[in-house]
Amino acid sequence: MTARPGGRTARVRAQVLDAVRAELAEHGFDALTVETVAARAGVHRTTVYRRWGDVGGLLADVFDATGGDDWSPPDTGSLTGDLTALNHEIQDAYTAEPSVMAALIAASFRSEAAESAQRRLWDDRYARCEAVVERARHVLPPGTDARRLLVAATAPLYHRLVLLREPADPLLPGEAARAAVLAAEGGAFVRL
Amino acid sequence: MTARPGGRTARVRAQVLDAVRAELAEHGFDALTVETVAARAGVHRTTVYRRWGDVGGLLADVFDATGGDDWSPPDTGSLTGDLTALNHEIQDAYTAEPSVMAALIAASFRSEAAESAQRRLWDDRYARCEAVVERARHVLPPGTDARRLLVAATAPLYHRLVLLREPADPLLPGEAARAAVLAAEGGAFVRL
DNA sequence: CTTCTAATGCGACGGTTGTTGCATTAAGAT
DNA sequence: ATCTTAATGCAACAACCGTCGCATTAGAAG
Repeated sequence: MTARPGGRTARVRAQVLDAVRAELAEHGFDALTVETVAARAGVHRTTVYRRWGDVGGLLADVFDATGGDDWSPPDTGSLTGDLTALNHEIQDAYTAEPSVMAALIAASFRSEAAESAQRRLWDDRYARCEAVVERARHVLPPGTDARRLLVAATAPLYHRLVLLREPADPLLPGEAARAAVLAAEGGAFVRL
Repeated sequence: MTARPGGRTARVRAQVLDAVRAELAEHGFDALTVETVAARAGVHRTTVYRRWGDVGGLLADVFDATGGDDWSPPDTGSLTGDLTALNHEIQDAYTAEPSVMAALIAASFRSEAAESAQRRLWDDRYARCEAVVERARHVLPPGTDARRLLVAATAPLYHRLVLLREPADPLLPGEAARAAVLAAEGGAFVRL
């Protein structure tokens, strides 16, 4: 059997995911319902419910389809530079219109599918970013925990954008990066 | 007019807010609906819709009713100690069962009322916490931005608990606090 | 070209959500 | 005690959400 690309299944999926992106762009996450997505995709509600379950499932699939499998962390030549660039990427992804990322996070509080997709994403990203820390090991105290450093560098961005919902601050990416590096150099993330 | 405490209005409010807390404790946030709260409170649905609007409004009111007006940040004698203690408070509030705080955050993605309540709460808390930084000014570079330091110290906790949804880590409060203080001492939060 | 199977379309249904108009009640005011 | 007003109760309603059984169709296999 094995559905082939170009078959009806693949076509329907493309139509539906396009509809999700379009609805998100025009009316935002709050107005995103299975009903409207199905209508826009020219597909029956039931099909969407059967294949994606709920809005969170749709967003998760949009995210998967966007791939990102080829993503790699920035390489600017310095640890602080890399983390700053990474933070700018995060800020851009969140303040983009429409932001699939922001929608996915909002959905993750209602949908099991969205929550696990979000988890997978973050695990993947942090794992890849560990390379940034590895490149800079010679500058850091031995035993420095890469994940802790990465979280310290990026958490202030998420805190501002996702939780406080304040507008993007052009200085914050660099400041948070420098702060994390200073702390790391001081041995704050050494695991015993 | 001015409703008096003990009047019907106040009594209904108390019943409803108690019902919210009880439902939250027994069935969690996902199962929290206007319907079940009203039923438990022995009150008609319509009353709840008219006075609180939605679940987010209920949680916001629970939060307001809990007061917290008398809250003040910890004072342990050292900046790192204060921030560590603050982080432990945050972690406890989030991992408590039931956690009104966690529910309020989840609701803030669906409800206008919950979002603004959450904003007010955080503004208030960070404003009060600035005193912690003021007490330690003599240890910090001149021009250090209190709010930035506080965010750097606490953001890793929120990141782990709220976004990554990983279990509480007993070492994180202290580690995040030390990292933020190290960065501050290095001048990372000096505003030009 | 025919056959077989999984995906989709379709309509109907039960349950939930939130709203509205109107009657009723509680509680303060006179 | 009576009056007045705002809060609440009540029932009906429309809209929406998600599910189900069954018919239909696309597309791969022979």
